[in-house]
Amino acid sequence: MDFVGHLTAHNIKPSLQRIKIYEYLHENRAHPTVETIYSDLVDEIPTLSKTTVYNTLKLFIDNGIASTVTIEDNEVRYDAIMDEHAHFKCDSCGNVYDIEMDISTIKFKKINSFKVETTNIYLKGKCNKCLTNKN
Amino acid sequence: MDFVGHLTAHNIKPSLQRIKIYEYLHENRAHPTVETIYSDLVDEIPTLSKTTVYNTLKLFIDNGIASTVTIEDNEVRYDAIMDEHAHFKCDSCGNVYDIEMDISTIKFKKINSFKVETTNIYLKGKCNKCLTNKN
DNA sequence: TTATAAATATGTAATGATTACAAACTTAGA
DNA sequence: TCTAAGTTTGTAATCATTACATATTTATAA
Repeated sequence: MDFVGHLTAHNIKPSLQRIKIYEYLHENRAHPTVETIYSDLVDEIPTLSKTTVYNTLKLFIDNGIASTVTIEDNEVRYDAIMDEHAHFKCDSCGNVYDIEMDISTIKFKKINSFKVETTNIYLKGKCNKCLTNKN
Repeated sequence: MDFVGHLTAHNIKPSLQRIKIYEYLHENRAHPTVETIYSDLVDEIPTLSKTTVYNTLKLFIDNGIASTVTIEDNEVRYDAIMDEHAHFKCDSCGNVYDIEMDISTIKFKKINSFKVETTNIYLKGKCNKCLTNKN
């Protein structure tokens, strides 16, 4: 995938930090937090600042190439996959999985008077790995 | 509704603070934040502490008579309605509305390997009032 | 009723994520 | 090469939440 082209196409000047952060989001689909992104990338970019991570993610969100995933109150996660999908968090191991789904299949009873622009679906429970391991 | 009985039935000793906070949650269905709950109730209970509000809400959640609503990253809201329902936040006026729905109608493509315990649905967009006012 | 222990509530201080802001650095164009 | 604009950085400020110690209330039994 052409990360630089994708940034440019969304009016984002492709600086080293921006390319690396976007690339990281794409290759680490575990929906990382700012802390994770920062600590993993600081090895590669020693001058990296946490403020830059915050600024860059905000820029991505404003320009529509990333979004936040807030399953729990206390942790904000980030996602570069912009296709419609749900998220599942295992409350045993803490991993967050993508769940493919067709949001148009959801039927609401009285949604007429609202103009829905975004739909977020968060599921919680136990993932297969934890169900099998029974730890 | 018998608030005291409901608290007792869920192993919560009905102190004044607990009764008032639970009552408040039931009567203010705009999904208030800790800040709102505290500042509205402190008139009635002048000695009320914000810590008590936090502690009490945590107790309610642990005992299954309330839940958190986290539509945005930066604000945690609380809800005493435990029936299955979705939430809609108007990004114009900021109000949060309950949306009745039957969660069992949702069809996921590959949910087999997960054991889903909780489903949260958050919608964002414009509410009817804001669409009409065109402010 | 009174003494005692357990449960609740309170206030202050600590924590930790996020944001504000100013300075340093980099890039692109004249 | 100079300048201006854009980008990155580090520090300090903010703000919600939690930890914790103290005070208060409640329940129980002598």
